[in-house]
Amino acid sequence: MSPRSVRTVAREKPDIRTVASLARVSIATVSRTINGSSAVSDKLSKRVWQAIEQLNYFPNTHARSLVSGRSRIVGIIVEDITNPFFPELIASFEEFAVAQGYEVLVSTGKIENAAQIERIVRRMLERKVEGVAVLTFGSEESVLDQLAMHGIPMVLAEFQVDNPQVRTLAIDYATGIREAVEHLVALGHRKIGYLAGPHTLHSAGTRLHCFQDSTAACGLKIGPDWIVEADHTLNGGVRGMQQLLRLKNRPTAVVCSNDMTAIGVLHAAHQAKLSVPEELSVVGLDDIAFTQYTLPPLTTIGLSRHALGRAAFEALYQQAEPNESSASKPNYIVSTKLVLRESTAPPPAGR
Amino acid sequence: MSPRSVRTVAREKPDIRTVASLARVSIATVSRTINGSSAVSDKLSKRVWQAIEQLNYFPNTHARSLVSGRSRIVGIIVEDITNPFFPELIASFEEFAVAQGYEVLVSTGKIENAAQIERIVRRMLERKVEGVAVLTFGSEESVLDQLAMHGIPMVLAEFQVDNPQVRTLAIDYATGIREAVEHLVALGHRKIGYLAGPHTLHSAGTRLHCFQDSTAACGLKIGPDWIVEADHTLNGGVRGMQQLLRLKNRPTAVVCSNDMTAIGVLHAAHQAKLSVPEELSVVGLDDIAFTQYTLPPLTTIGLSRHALGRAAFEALYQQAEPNESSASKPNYIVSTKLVLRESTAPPPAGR
DNA sequence: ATGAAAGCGCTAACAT
DNA sequence: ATGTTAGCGCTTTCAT
Repeated sequence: MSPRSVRTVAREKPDIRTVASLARVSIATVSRTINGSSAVSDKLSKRVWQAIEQLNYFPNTHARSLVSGRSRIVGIIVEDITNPFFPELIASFEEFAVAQGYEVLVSTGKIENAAQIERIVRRMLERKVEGVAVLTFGSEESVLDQLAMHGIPMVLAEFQVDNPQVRTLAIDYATGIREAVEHLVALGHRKIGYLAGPHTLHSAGTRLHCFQDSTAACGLKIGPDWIVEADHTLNGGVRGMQQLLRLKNRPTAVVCSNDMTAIGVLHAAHQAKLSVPEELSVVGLDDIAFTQYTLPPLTTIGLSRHALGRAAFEALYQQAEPNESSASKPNYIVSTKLVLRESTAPPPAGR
Repeated sequence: MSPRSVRTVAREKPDIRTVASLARVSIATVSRTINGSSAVSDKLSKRVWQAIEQLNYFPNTHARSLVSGRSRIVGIIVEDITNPFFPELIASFEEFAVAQGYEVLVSTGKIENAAQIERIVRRMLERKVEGVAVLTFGSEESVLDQLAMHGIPMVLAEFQVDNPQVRTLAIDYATGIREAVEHLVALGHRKIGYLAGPHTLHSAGTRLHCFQDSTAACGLKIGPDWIVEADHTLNGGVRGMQQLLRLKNRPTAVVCSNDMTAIGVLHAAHQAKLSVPEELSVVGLDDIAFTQYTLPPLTTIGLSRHALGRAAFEALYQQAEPNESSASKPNYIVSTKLVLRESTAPPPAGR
């Protein structure tokens, strides 16, 4: 009653030997044709591919990984998949990884205590990832340290690390933020507030500095009260705006460290019966899909998740495939640019 | 200059043999202790665990999979990770999978042509997943067929398939939708519209039927014009509402097949200078995070992604681990319930 | 209860 | 250019 006794041989799951015997070659030749590792004559190669087709064969990745030491798996760590910024990023990363025959391991929980860090690192190590994109935009340095200790190549956003195994993805926030500030100034705004991200985030720091540089370059004086730290959440944006609203001399426009914050601002303005953009201009950052549908649609600084995901995978790929030409260590740059929608307008006249 | 000549043996990556010799047992005993497969004496077991700790050893999953035929990987297929419904679902699925020592493969692209289906199935097969959750809420029957052909256990939402390898997750839409309709009726609405999902989606069909049953049960007459098919996107909701707006005798309340559609309705109402909820009541379905922050916050029918993700993994787990008690085939049920927020109110008086 | 040994399906070093 | 063969690190008979 064994399967063999009932089914035809052809229905058994084919293995490299099945292919070899059907193509009348050795298993080594099959392996070589599949991997293109060393020249195989056209004649044999054709026979092998034919046999592969006919049998619907594909290699066992576990066997492959075991012997070659290469898993063809890359990891991506994000902190909160619920934040609409990340799904698009993951989708793009996955798209490019799969296109190159890689599989991706997604880790998405909060990273708070040692046990969680340990679990994430362990997952990556167990499955023998060939590289990890750490796109938390935070400062999970212990994750980095542990992964580095095990010699795993990594790619980070916006955080220079002095380690040849760590690639950095540079995001050119400066351009987009400058465009936003200049846009506001051109509209007539002189008093521009800023709702920052948490100071624990490197990227939030960079964004803030860009804002300060841009306003300074425009000759604007930004009172310290006008810069308040929020936390990149909607509620944080609401609270931050409420704080700004309490000021006697308050800004006529607000730039936010991310879109969620800006949507919170919209919300707070609505509660306070302040109409946007007539009485208050708002600019977000990231250009998440939702900003098109807020009321009013949000003017925001766009950062392409697609480009970022691609750059992240490519940086890893380049380290994993040493034969790929460039032995250099390029600094991948992702650009940003202002996306005009309807949340910005000239400041109220009577001020 | 080999690593061996420089580093101590202890720094080499430990092997099952390393553990065995440190614990002074055979590799078989190490394997047995780790897997709890067969009784190992306390004395040896303790020595083995000690060695494992000391060496920081963990098994090579690829070697394990190769020999055992078990990958401890499960797949999850969703159609659009950009739809905020799915990230939470994935996060929950992942959470439970990782807790049981499983890894998860996420496939997230659009599923449109044969080539894409082929690629998804191939990915799952190559990595030897032990089960796949197909949570597209669509009708990707070819994916199902192909996976079934290869004997992969599956779990689906809302789509009865006559195959013992396919588990179905029942979602009790009826309760939540009935609550929503009754809520609207209690508020005084008699004319209730419905913005359906695409007819190609099984779940959309179920949702629509529940709406029709509920309104009928309340003795309401729903004109055929009041039910329009949208597509579960924001823009679809906008267009659907615009269509309703053109009616001479139009509904005073609209129930939507999902939250995205409902947010589109909010948008269309705003454009038409119709205030919600004073002039129009709106109810969504899903309770995605964003509904708390729309203007006004959306009353919606909540469907727990956490419960759904958990049920999906559990259904798979149960099939993968035959030793786990229940040999039965339970129908996992995920409940729904009305979440009251601010988009519903009594209909305008003067109608 | 424990150990020895035979592979799992493949790649890569070594022959030819 | 092609074939032979030795493992990769583990689980699992089969002995004992």
